Amino acid sequence: MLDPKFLRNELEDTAKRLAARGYTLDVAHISSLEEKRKKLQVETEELQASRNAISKSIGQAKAKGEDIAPIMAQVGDLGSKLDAKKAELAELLQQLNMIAMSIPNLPDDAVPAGADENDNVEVRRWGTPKSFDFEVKDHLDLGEALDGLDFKNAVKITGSRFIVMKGQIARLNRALGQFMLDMHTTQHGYTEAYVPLLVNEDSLLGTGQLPKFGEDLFHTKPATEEAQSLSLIPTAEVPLTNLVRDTIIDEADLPIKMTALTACFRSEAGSYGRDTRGLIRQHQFDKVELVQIVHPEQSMEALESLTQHAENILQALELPYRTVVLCTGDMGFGASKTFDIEVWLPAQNTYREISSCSNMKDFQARRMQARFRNKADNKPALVHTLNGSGLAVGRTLVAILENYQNADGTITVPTVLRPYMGGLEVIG
RNA sequence: GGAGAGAUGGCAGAGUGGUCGAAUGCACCGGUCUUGAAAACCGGCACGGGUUUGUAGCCCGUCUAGGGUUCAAAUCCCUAUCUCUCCGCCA
Repeated sequence: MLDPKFLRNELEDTAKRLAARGYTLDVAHISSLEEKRKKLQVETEELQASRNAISKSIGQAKAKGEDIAPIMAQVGDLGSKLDAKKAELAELLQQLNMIAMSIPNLPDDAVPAGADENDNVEVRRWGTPKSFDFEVKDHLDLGEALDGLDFKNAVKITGSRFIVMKGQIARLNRALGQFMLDMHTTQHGYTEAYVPLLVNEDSLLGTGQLPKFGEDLFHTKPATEEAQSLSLIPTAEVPLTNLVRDTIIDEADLPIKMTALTACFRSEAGSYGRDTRGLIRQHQFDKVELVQIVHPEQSMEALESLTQHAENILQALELPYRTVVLCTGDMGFGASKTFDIEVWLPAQNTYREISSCSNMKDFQARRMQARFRNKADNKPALVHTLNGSGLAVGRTLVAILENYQNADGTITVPTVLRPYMGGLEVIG
């Protein structure tokens, strides 16, 4: 959520900055609601003030043993007038809040302007794509031939866009998650967390999945009418970031760096034609998530280091990649600046997204009321939050199958993963 | 699943329906003392919002959340959520 002051005092300027990311702010509508709000709120508070004054004088008169009948007469229909104003104001505030919660974050000034992914800017490249002296296969053919990827049974058990993994491929998937977690906890200073995969509505509002993107999630159907519906997490960013919701953190405890390996669930609504084959776009996949809660002055540096942490995994796995900075038009809802890391996939002869690292600044913190006590004035101030994939395990598996394939269809196990595979050097 | 108890400021913890936004302690901030620190002593210290040029003043709201009773609710009533204790069941 943006600072409400932006909508009150800097509406035009805010609209201009949002236009850069392709979002049109309804300035006329908001300013007319704001005007009404201001008037109504003042009126309501004035009524409350006079009611409070009368009630207080009743108390004082009673304490002195005076007759309160004349004061009671003053009360009149104050109560019903007040109730009406209050209801009207509450409805207006609800409307304004809904609008505020649906406005995306402002892009950072350093973010390149652009309309879509074609305007993203490559910032660096690492590694050289290997040249193969045989015809490369894609990860589906490789995985199915090794009896490691079983799409048919996944469809039978659940439906499309789910996977059953077996044997050494299943083990490789597990090894990848373990390896990533170990690297982030032992070398990058993150604390491992085990978190719920089902979260409540407040958490989803906090990180920005709600109110706008409910259709991207899987929701549980509550057993009773009154019970609240829980939703499956689309990323561990949700539970990890919400750890600091409604808390005031000691400044000395910043930065907080958390990581978790979880399954992630996405309904992929509206992407029916895309990446239908293979593991690239699944309803369920494993991901190691990195989250940092930092002092506002440090968030841009933190974004650089968090992105580097994700890149370090690819370097350790010796997978070629490139890093791009997303343009204003391609960024996610809550992000002010995002780096995407794209891994080389030989079968597609292109780089594909494997990690997305974002600085959300105070956008989530304001929704979550996540604050720290500022040493400077001893007052609570909003923290900045960052998150990134470190990495998406399923897509890393794809990258390994394709980049480490041999002419005979076997897969060489990357050196750093061998300890996690019982010393196995080749899957075949 | 059954029975009971509870939820108050950063934390702990008082609070007869009427100057209660809330005692007290800890933590924190400033000061005195000290070569420095500690201790002791003095002072300050909840959060959000409105109005405003204003981090000044004034006003409003907030004692888990949402309803209700009342001129007036932390305090009374209802509902939800969560926590704790006991019983049952269970990986």
